[in-house]
Amino acid sequence: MAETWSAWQPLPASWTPTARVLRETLDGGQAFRWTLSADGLWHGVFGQHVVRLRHTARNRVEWSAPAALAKKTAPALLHYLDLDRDADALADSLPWRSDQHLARCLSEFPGLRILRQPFGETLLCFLCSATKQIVQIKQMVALLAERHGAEIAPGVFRLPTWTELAAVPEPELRKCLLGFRARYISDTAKFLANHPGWLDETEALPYAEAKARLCSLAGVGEKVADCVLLFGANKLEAFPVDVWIIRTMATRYGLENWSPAQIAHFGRVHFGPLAGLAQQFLFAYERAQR
DNA sequence: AGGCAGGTGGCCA
DNA sequence: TGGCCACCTGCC
Repeated sequence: MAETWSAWQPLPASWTPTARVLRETLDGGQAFRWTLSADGLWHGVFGQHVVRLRHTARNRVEWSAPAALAKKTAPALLHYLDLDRDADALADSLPWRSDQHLARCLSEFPGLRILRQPFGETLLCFLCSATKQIVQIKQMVALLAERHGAEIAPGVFRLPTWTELAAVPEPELRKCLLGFRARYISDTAKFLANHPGWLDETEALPYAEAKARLCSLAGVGEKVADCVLLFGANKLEAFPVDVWIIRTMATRYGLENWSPAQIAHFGRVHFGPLAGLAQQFLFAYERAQR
């Protein structure tokens, strides 16, 4: 039997991303569970939610969800996309007036947002990310959902919880194309199973303390911790330093041969308390140059 | 076809 | 601190 979807409903008119900015927000490396179908619709899963998004005239965005779930989806989606917040004002507070390159990045991707993903699944996704490209990370995460998560709509699977993952033998995890990352996930799952509440407490901590705790997990170093905090806990001061940012800082800011730690320090000082937001614009721009 | 890929951790000076 | 290397394996 065909699945029933809710009627299309508009997202707030305050967000009018171009198709390109919409793609960069959903599928630019923050999240790994959005796919663009042949008919131009974005299909996404986060937490227990299943959503379709469509880009319409005048850069409006509309959403639809399986009818049975749609009532809960509305507030969850607004939160996920952080649409209660004036992202333009946030971006405007970045030091673009004194940074020509940042100004260009902002103007290239107006409306680009930092998502508010569920903390635990952000951790899971970025544990998969080491030396992998977005397509491959998406593949691993999809397999984890299909094989170890749960079906929440016909043919749509949510990611496994950490409790569920703790029950999966590492060899089974490896079958999800995880490679050496399987051990990271397995060890982290066992630790979290033995420390109930640890993840929630970590999410609630201030940035520096939360980061220190995350870095104590297997497979979580500075970069992964910063991604988890930026995309999964809305800590906008987190400034993940990956190869793209190292490249950007070298070519656009003249920081040739700086270490990741030095770049992270420069980023915090130069971009300020919203350094992570700046990072996302720089990242999008650099990737677009390819 | 074979090297490379959004890192981390361990080991050595 | 700073540098080097193993760790897995599917994809461009």
